[in-house]
Amino acid sequence: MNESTAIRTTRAAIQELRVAFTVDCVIFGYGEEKLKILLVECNLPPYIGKWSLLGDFIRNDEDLDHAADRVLKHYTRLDSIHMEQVGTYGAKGRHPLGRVVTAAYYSLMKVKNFEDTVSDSLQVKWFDLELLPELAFDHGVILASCYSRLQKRLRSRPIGFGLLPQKFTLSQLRKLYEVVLGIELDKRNFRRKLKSLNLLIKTETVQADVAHRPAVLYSFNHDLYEQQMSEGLHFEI
Amino acid sequence: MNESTAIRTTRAAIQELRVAFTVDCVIFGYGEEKLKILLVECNLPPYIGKWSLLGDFIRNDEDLDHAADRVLKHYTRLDSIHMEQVGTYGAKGRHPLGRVVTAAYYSLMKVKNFEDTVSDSLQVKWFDLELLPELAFDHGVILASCYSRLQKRLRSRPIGFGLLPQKFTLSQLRKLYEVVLGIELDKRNFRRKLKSLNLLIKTETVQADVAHRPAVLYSFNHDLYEQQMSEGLHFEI
DNA sequence: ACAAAAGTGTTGATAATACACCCATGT
DNA sequence: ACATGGGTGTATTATCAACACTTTTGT
Repeated sequence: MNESTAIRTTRAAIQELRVAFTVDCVIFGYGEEKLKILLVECNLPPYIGKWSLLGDFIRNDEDLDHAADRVLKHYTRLDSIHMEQVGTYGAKGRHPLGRVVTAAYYSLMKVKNFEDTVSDSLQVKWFDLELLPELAFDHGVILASCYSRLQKRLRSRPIGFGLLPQKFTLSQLRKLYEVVLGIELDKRNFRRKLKSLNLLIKTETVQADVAHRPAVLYSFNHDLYEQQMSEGLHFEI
Repeated sequence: MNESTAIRTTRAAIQELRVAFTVDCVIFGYGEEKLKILLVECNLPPYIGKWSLLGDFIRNDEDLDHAADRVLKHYTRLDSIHMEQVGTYGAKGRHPLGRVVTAAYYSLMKVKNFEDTVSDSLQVKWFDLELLPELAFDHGVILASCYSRLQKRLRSRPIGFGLLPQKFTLSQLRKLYEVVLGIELDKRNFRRKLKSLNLLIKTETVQADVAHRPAVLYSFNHDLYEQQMSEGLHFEI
């Protein structure tokens, strides 16, 4: 195949072999010591009344990551939340109206960053991960792989610290890990591990108005973390 | 938005917001104690003379995984080689002839499974990973992330054993890990680790015609591995 | 005898686990 | 005083890293 043939056939393929392409966002939220997911009501047969991930078709001029950001912003008005691509799904029968390939993204935020109760007419709602409704399309599968990715990332990246108040207790942090990982963690061992990372700054303040011994508040040392990453150091919790 | 509006707008989007979609396959090969990559010569300006990953547009009726299998088969005649999806790339300027999104897959095989020297007119060729030519498109980036994935998988999945003869020595196995991971491994510690997994079967045979003490040959215990996986057991090397 | 790779054990450091009691506060 | 969660230490075990010599074969 010579050069001009290649250009012709490629150009033809780009014209003809096209697929509809969407991004679907799995938005995890942490609040009230529970892990939640943001879903939107589906109004497409045969999934009417079911719930689905936040998604949209990508525009002609935007990168995939940008599309994911746009989708999240459209539904929540939230900006600059980091989204990570997890996988791309293109099974033949996955969409009722034709061939649609989707790239799945996930992110993690505080539930109270987005209050579904005060949102406009969009049918978006937080669901407890434990009490999920039936999902449309193959979104159950997508959710499962994003959840698995989230659990891996929580252990190796500092994505948990942003889900708590800026100053937090070690028990709050441990509870967060327990909820997201779905396991129990030994109190003493967890404290030792976290302290050994040296990424927590012990503040001078303590909890107030609690009916027990007040806990010391810690904050996360972003600067040190960035520095350690740039030196190629990683942690594992 | 009511139901029929949803159907109409979705149908319209599927018609209009389409992108050309390809799969690109990063085929790693192990042979002569080196890690290699299978590349094809690119004949599309401005990348003429550069080399690229094995790719093609997906057909209207095939799953993504199937497209990856088809591409590999087209270039090598090889079938039923496991391919894993790594990521999807859709930056705006990544293809000279327009918007093309690609899903990247990788797999790993013996170099001698596919002899590029006896292939037909296709310009496909094994390259040492150490001696790569300049790659077309964003294939350098794609290759890098697939390589990183390969290294992770090698440590947690038995993808290395299929690259050696059915019966192999522990030194051959260690060399393979050293080459793919790009690090040196302590001989004694490696032997201990591998033996502790209990996934190797010590055969009655030894190396022949070597000018040194002949090594015992081992084979991989697929059945036990499958059983352990089904019980949720994992290994790490 | 020599070269060349196979094979083998120990030690010390570090990390993971399991586990129980006292402490500070509000009511 | 009591209920509540905060905070601490130790012993055991498992894992990892570092390291050097003897063995078996072909030449």
